[in-house]
Amino acid sequence: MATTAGLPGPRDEAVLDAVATIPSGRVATYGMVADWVGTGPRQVGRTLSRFGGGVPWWRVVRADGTPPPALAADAWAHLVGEGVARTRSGTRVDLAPAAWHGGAAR
DNA sequence: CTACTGACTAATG
DNA sequence: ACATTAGCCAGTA
Repeated sequence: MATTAGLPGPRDEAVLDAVATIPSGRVATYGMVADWVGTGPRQVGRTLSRFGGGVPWWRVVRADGTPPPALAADAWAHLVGEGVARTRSGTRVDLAPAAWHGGAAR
Protein backbone atom coordinates (compact mmCIF):
# COMPACT_ATOMS: atom_id res chain seq x y z
CA MET A 1 0.00 0.00 0.00
CA ALA A 2 2.82 2.37 0.32
CA THR A 3 3.33 2.30 -3.43
CA THR A 4 0.72 4.96 -3.92
CA ALA A 5 0.93 7.83 -1.49
CA GLY A 6 -2.68 9.01 -1.81
CA LEU A 7 -2.01 11.29 1.14
CA PRO A 8 -1.56 15.08 1.05
CA GLY A 9 1.94 16.38 1.63
CA PRO A 10 3.01 19.76 3.09
CA ARG A 11 2.63 21.41 -0.33
CA ASP A 12 -0.88 20.02 -0.69
CA GLU A 13 -1.92 21.35 2.72
CA ALA A 14 -0.46 24.75 1.89
CA VAL A 15 -2.55 24.88 -1.29
CA LEU A 16 -5.72 23.75 0.48
CA ASP A 17 -5.17 26.33 3.22
CA ALA A 18 -4.66 29.12 0.69
CA VAL A 19 -7.85 28.21 -1.20
CA ALA A 20 -9.75 28.06 2.10
CA THR A 21 -8.86 31.71 2.74
CA ILE A 22 -10.77 32.87 -0.34
CA PRO A 23 -14.01 34.47 0.94
CA SER A 24 -17.42 33.94 -0.62
CA GLY A 25 -18.10 36.02 -3.70
CA ARG A 26 -14.39 36.21 -4.50
CA VAL A 27 -12.17 34.18 -6.82
CA ALA A 28 -8.44 33.64 -7.30
CA THR A 29 -6.40 32.30 -10.20
CA TYR A 30 -4.24 29.20 -10.03
CA GLY A 31 -1.22 31.45 -10.47
CA MET A 32 -2.16 33.57 -7.43
CA VAL A 33 -2.62 30.57 -5.14
CA ALA A 34 0.60 29.09 -6.51
CA ASP A 35 2.42 32.30 -5.65
CA TRP A 36 1.09 32.32 -2.06
CA VAL A 37 2.33 28.84 -1.37
CA GLY A 38 5.48 29.27 -3.44
CA THR A 39 4.79 26.64 -6.09
CA GLY A 40 3.63 26.40 -9.70
CA PRO A 41 0.06 26.65 -11.00
CA ARG A 42 0.10 23.04 -12.18
CA GLN A 43 0.72 21.88 -8.62
CA VAL A 44 -2.38 23.77 -7.46
CA GLY A 45 -4.55 22.03 -10.04
CA ARG A 46 -3.11 18.63 -9.25
CA THR A 47 -3.73 19.09 -5.51
CA LEU A 48 -7.31 20.28 -5.93
CA SER A 49 -8.05 17.35 -8.24
CA ARG A 50 -7.00 14.92 -5.51
CA PHE A 51 -7.85 16.72 -2.26
CA GLY A 52 -10.03 19.66 -3.36
CA GLY A 53 -13.10 18.02 -1.83
CA GLY A 54 -12.57 19.89 1.46
CA VAL A 55 -12.08 23.41 0.12
CA PRO A 56 -14.04 25.87 -2.11
CA TRP A 57 -12.20 24.76 -5.23
CA TRP A 58 -14.77 26.53 -7.43
CA ARG A 59 -13.29 29.87 -6.25
CA VAL A 60 -10.08 28.99 -8.08
CA VAL A 61 -10.22 29.79 -11.78
CA ARG A 62 -7.76 30.09 -14.64
CA ALA A 63 -5.76 33.23 -15.43
CA ASP A 64 -8.38 34.40 -17.94
CA GLY A 65 -11.27 33.94 -15.48
CA THR A 66 -12.61 30.72 -16.93
CA PRO A 67 -12.99 27.53 -14.87
CA PRO A 68 -11.79 24.23 -16.42
CA PRO A 69 -14.31 22.87 -19.03
CA ALA A 70 -15.06 19.77 -16.99
CA LEU A 71 -15.85 21.80 -13.88
CA ALA A 72 -17.51 24.82 -15.49
CA ALA A 73 -21.02 23.53 -14.76
CA ASP A 74 -20.42 22.86 -11.05
CA ALA A 75 -18.19 25.90 -10.61
CA TRP A 76 -20.76 28.28 -12.09
CA ALA A 77 -23.49 26.83 -9.88
CA HIS A 78 -21.51 27.87 -6.77
CA LEU A 79 -20.10 31.13 -8.16
CA VAL A 80 -23.48 32.44 -9.27
CA GLY A 81 -24.97 31.47 -5.89
CA GLU A 82 -22.26 33.52 -4.16
CA GLY A 83 -22.86 36.55 -6.32
CA VAL A 84 -19.71 36.45 -8.46
CA ALA A 85 -19.94 38.76 -11.45
CA ARG A 86 -19.40 37.33 -14.90
CA THR A 87 -18.82 38.76 -18.34
CA ARG A 88 -21.55 39.40 -20.87
CA SER A 89 -20.63 36.18 -22.65
CA GLY A 90 -21.21 34.35 -19.40
CA THR A 91 -18.25 32.14 -20.19
CA ARG A 92 -15.78 33.70 -17.76
CA VAL A 93 -15.62 35.44 -14.36
CA ASP A 94 -15.08 39.19 -14.20
CA LEU A 95 -11.72 39.02 -12.44
CA ALA A 96 -11.22 42.76 -11.85
CA PRO A 97 -13.90 43.10 -9.09
CA ALA A 98 -13.92 39.46 -8.01
CA ALA A 99 -10.19 38.73 -7.83
CA TRP A 100 -9.10 38.07 -4.25
CA HIS A 101 -5.72 39.24 -3.02
CA GLY A 102 -4.65 37.93 0.33
CA GLY A 103 -3.06 34.56 0.77
CA ALA A 104 0.30 34.59 2.47
CA ALA A 105 1.41 38.17 1.83
CA ARG A 106 -1.07 40.62 3.06
C1' DC B 1 18.22 8.59 -12.65
C1' DT B 2 14.62 9.44 -16.95
C1' DA B 3 9.90 9.79 -19.07
C1' DC B 4 5.07 10.87 -18.86
C1' DT B 5 1.10 13.25 -17.07
C1' DG B 6 -1.72 17.08 -15.33
C1' DA B 7 -8.31 21.18 -12.57
C1' DC B 8 -1.77 25.95 -15.62
C1' DT B 9 0.38 30.31 -18.09
C1' DA B 10 2.15 33.03 -21.72
C1' DA B 11 3.61 33.83 -26.30
C1' DT B 12 3.04 33.09 -31.21
C1' DG B 13 0.70 32.26 -35.86
C1' DA C 1 -11.09 33.25 -31.10
C1' DC C 2 -8.48 28.76 -31.85
C1' DA C 3 -4.26 25.74 -32.16
C1' DT C 4 0.44 25.01 -31.17
C1' DT C 5 4.83 25.44 -28.54
C1' DA C 6 7.57 26.07 -24.60
C1' DG C 7 8.11 26.55 -19.58
C1' DC C 8 6.77 25.36 -15.20
C1' DC C 9 6.40 22.11 -10.48
C1' DA C 10 5.27 17.79 -8.20
C1' DG C 11 3.92 13.02 -8.39
C1' DT C 12 3.91 8.36 -10.37
C1' DA C 13 5.88 4.49 -13.13
